Amino acid sequence: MIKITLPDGSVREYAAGSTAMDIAKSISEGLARKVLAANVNGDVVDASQPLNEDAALKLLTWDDADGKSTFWHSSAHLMAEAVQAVFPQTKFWVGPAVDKGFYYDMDLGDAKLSEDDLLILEKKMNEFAKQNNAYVKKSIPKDEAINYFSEKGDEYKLDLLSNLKDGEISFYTQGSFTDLCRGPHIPSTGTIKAIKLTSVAGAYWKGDEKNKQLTRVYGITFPNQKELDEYLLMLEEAKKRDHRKLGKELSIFTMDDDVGQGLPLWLPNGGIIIEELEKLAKETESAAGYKRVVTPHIAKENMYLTSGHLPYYADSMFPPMELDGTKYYLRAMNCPHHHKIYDAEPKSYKDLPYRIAEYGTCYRYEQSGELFGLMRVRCLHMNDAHIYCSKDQFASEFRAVNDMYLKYFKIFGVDKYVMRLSLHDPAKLGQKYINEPELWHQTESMVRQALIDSNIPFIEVQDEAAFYGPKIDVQIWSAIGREFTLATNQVDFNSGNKFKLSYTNQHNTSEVPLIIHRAPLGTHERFIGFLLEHYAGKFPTWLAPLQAKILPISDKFMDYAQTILQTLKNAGVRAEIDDRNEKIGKKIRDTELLKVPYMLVIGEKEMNEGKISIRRQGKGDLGAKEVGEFVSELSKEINERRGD
RNA sequence: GCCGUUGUAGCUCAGUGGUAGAGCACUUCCUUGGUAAGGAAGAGGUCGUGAGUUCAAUUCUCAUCAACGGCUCCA
Repeated sequence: MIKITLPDGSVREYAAGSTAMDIAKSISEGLARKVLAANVNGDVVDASQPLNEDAALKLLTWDDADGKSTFWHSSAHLMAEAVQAVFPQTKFWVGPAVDKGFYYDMDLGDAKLSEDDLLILEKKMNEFAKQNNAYVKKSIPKDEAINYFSEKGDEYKLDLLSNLKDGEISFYTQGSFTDLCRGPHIPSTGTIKAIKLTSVAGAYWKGDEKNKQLTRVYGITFPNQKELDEYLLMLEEAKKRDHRKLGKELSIFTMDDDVGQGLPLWLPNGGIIIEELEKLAKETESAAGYKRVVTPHIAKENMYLTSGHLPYYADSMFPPMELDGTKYYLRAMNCPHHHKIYDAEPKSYKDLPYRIAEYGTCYRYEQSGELFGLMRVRCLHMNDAHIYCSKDQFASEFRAVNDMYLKYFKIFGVDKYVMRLSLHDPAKLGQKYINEPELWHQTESMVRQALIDSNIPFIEVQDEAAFYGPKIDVQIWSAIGREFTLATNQVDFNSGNKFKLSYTNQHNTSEVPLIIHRAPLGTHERFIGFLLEHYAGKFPTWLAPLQAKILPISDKFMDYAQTILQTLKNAGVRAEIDDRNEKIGKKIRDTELLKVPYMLVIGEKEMNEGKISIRRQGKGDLGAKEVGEFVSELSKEINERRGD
């Protein structure tokens, strides 16, 4: 007998060789029907795998993340079975579960897959799912597996096999499809009740753009139709919050073919948001001891050779303009210009920390396929600043920067974020990273310690650093689940030397400052794109392009509307009158759809009493108020940058 | 840059081998209406761009540009 410990802590005895499925059945038939896989001592395994020793067991169902991913991985096999049936010559690479669903990468030979084929494949999958075929595992010696795939002429699976050791190779078969697979899988195909193949895409073999491109089909499956319907509805809802759609509806920005790809034009409404953000940044940075500078958008080639950007990043920069034998580049970053400002006048330790800030305009030649709305563009405005400090000052400066991030997150109600400490990869020293192993080690420890000291939760990732030093990337998720690096905080132990920057210390000797690059509000482009999705277009009043709209019941009240407008304008409120010849219901509807925070309805009653009727966007009628009282409350809400 | 999809009025979208439609928006008129769409009339398009096939192309073919879904990339 073996002892099985269940998640509630209870211990039950079973015959050696019992499977997780046996144990589920002993608890209840209903549970057994829901079991997709099992977690045994922390490993996810087939529910049909015999247990021969005492173990901690968790039965995995659709409600568990591991249960879902097993379900989706098995669905990928089901899809492969369908592809094999329709395109028999197909060679398969890998088919993992992803965050929402699964994909399979395949080489279809000369065949092309269109979106119409997805419907055919879905139909086949449904057919095979109904057969309720079991996923059967078979372990195989390595040479036998090699023979099998050599005969099939399947170079992809042979490549996978080359990285596997004898004894860890298994095949899974369901219906007529057999695949090299580590597993685990769900018991049988019958639990896959609702299937949607979402898209067909190209994907480089092994993720390397030098390799052949395989065909990738994405899909998602559910154990019932209702959840699929809900998922599809959720996708529809997400589309409504897409910053590209909202940006158009709310007249925030536009793109124009004659201007160029990835070059957004900010419309007046976008201009207002930009001004408000810059006002916030300037106030915050001024209070934190930053000084503002202004620098040109171009510079000579030589500066980027000094900085080291050119050899590393020439591909991401616009090609140079050549004048009188000198090459000028549009800048892709502001750092070198700022270093030159530091260097313009001699510095003493008394001048440090030297903090200079600028909303710097940069141009990056992102590949056309990488462009994405406001999130990836070719012209960007960065909330940039550089801090030049001594080693002793580093920790407190770095912490102050992180505190600034947190302050901003509070204002914008960002509660889901991860600070990602991005480290170098020692294997790529001299190629992707400056070859200074000792300095990497030192600065990485300094940054890690600064994070620990300020109690900020963070994760560490290898091979994500900037070429000149480690960095902290702030990952955030928009309301519709998109993840991006919003902001960055980087240490630079390299540029100081490259630009021969120095200061005179207390002992009258020269030292090279450390440099912190930081951009808490990222770029206007990405940040406003994020805010559009975050607020679903319903900006807090302080950021809203139009803060209040005066809606007269009829044009008999236009004079009164004008006096209200003047009062609001005098108080610095962005307000307009809806003077169209429309009924109040229509005016309200249109203003609601434009997501204007306040609608001020005025008619005979209001005019006689010197009041306004207030309607808050999304919240309906709030009743009437004295004009003065409303304006002072509104001003307060705006000045405090209140969230809601 | 690569694979796939798409491109018709300001917006959302129908449609056709015989040079085009709807709703909303816009303009004018009627209406002066109390918290999410009052009525009428009008104006607006080289059917992304270029070439080919055809008596005839917005429609078919090719090229090109752009957008979208991915891959790669993201200082």
